[in-house]
Amino acid sequence: MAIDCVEFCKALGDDTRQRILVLLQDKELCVSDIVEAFNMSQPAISHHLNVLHQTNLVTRRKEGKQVFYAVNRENVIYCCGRLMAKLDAEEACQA
Amino acid sequence: MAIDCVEFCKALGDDTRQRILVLLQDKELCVSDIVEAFNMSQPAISHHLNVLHQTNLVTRRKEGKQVFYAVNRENVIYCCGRLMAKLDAEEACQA
DNA sequence: TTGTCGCATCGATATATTTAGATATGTAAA
DNA sequence: TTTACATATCTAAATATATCGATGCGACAA
Repeated sequence: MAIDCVEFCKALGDDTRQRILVLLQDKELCVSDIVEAFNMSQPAISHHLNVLHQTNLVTRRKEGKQVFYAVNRENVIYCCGRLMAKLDAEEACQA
Repeated sequence: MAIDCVEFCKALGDDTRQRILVLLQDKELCVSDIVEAFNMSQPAISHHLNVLHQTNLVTRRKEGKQVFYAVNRENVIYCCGRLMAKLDAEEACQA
């Protein structure tokens, strides 16, 4: 899996996207569920979901008319690890 | 120390800034040293150093005419930890 | 088929970011 | 003082990003 630490941070460098990831931490949600949680238009949410999906931070699953998103936990962990390695910050876990 | 995970990621969401941090990993450097390492104007580098300094990712030390920058390793580690905790990605260290 | 729902995409606008050139500021040397 | 140097700040332009309303498209129901 090709990881770009800059793209990873760019994807996380937005409050809405971080909040979406936190929201998806426990449970898979469809787009309209996520839209409800934000005071923002559906296209705006779709845009952010797209950014998260393109960086592999979320997975997408189609079911009927709905599309369910979930955190791609494995890749989030992997990217965090790569970033820490790049920044030479492995001790972060002990904090 | 007040940390904002979004600001942290924004600061890291730029290739030049990540490269500056990597460059400063081993040694403290003054602005002109950093400018030399990049194909970019001095004001542009100063801008990026300012972003890194405002997010506490680098320290600044004045010596005569020069200003030396160094990684604020402690805070980088702390921010990485906070980000991982927020993303529920503590296992990243084992990777 | 027609209509409706859920979501993505398009087009446009507002805002933010990056960058360079010009200039200001501060420091040290001549 | 005058000069040169190192860096920061200002201004403006180019580019990227976030956002909305409108529209398109696929899936299901009537």
